[in-house]
Amino acid sequence: MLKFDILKRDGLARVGVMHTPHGDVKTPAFVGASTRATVKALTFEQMRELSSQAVLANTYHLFLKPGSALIREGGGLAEFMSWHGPTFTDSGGFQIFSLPDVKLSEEGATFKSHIDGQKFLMTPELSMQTQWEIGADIHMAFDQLAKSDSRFDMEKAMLRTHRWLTRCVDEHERLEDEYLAKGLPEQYLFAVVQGGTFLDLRKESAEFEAVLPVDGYGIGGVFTADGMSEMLKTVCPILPEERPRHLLGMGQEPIDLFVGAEFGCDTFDCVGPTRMARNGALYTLNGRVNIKNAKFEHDFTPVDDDCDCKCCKNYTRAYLHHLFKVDEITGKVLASIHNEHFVVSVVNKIRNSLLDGTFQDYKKEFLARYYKG
RNA sequence: GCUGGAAUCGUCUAGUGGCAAUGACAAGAGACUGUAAAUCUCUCGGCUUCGGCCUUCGUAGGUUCGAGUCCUACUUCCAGCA
Repeated sequence: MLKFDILKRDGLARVGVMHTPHGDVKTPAFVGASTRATVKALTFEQMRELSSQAVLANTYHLFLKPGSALIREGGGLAEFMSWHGPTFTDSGGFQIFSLPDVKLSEEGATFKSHIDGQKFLMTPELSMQTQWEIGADIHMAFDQLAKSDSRFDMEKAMLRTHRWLTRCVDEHERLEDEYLAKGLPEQYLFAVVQGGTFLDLRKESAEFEAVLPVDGYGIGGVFTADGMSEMLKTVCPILPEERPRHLLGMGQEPIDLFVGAEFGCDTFDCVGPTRMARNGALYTLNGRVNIKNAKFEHDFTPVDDDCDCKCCKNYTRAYLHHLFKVDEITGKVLASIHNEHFVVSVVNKIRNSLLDGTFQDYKKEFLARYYKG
């Protein structure tokens, strides 16, 4: 069982520490997206430098390339990519269900590789086997995404996700015995709560999953902060308190992090910060800025005066503007350092504010300034 | 000097007489949330009551209902010959 110590509570919010074989994660924490075993444009030295504590890779991508066997051969995910810290893997469900030709059956999902068109059948069992072989500390259960936002599709997907979850749990326990017998470290399973925007479905999903022997929960199918607090207020009180909760895919908008943490989420992952960085959109305390805009050509100030990342400490907006205009990769690197540092820091500050009881003040001040436009 | 060839939007470029004119780049702006994303979208002569109107293809004329496209002259550039 994953050890998770809760140090402080404030309503649904908690401050805690997750203990994984690759180290501790102080929560709430922002987990970097390392989909293909890299946080795009960044080295793991840079990730450590900006105080990232954990990263999340994707089973779908790593299953196709380089294959889980190779990662096992390389010592497991954290060692293979020389991160050596705590890691998560997403199950691949989200990716597979966003491919064009997916055929769904009770057995699993048949899909075609986006790389070479090769056909595969991904099942809950195969996802578990692949994730164990990849060797991240925390795995997500293989879930089905709804075809649409309709209640009908949402309920169907949720019920299938629950049936698959019991298979994930069985396979996970079988693999756990097998791996631990070989003297390999523990790996943990998170169930994924579904139900979309329907609170009664969310409740049903949380109740079903709460009694299962899983180590934590991913909260899936959330796409905007709208309605998120109501959803979390429904879900989180049902989930066992001592198990961590990961808000899947949220964190591009800073408000997501505040709402998520306030209503009981412990970790977050999101591709937004690094993707936006590569496309020239940078976070500042005064809101988002597009560094490619002409107005930055002669701006010799840092991206954000109040930021202490390597980018802001050493480079100017005018320089980044230039790098983006001539499409130099260093621009994307510096922007990624900044954005990733920004969201990691916001969550770290949320943690500190919860510890010293100033969360509401911090939230109010931050959001007023960031979203003042 | 002679003989050919060429001049189109910031740049390069398409353009059978019906054309405000092709494509690329550049430029300007926007989007991006469990990453098929260093990607994608929009604008890119001016004005507009969104129906159009006006000004454009080196310059000046001409032919024609109509010319970036044909003719004449000039200007500039390129190539070859002197």
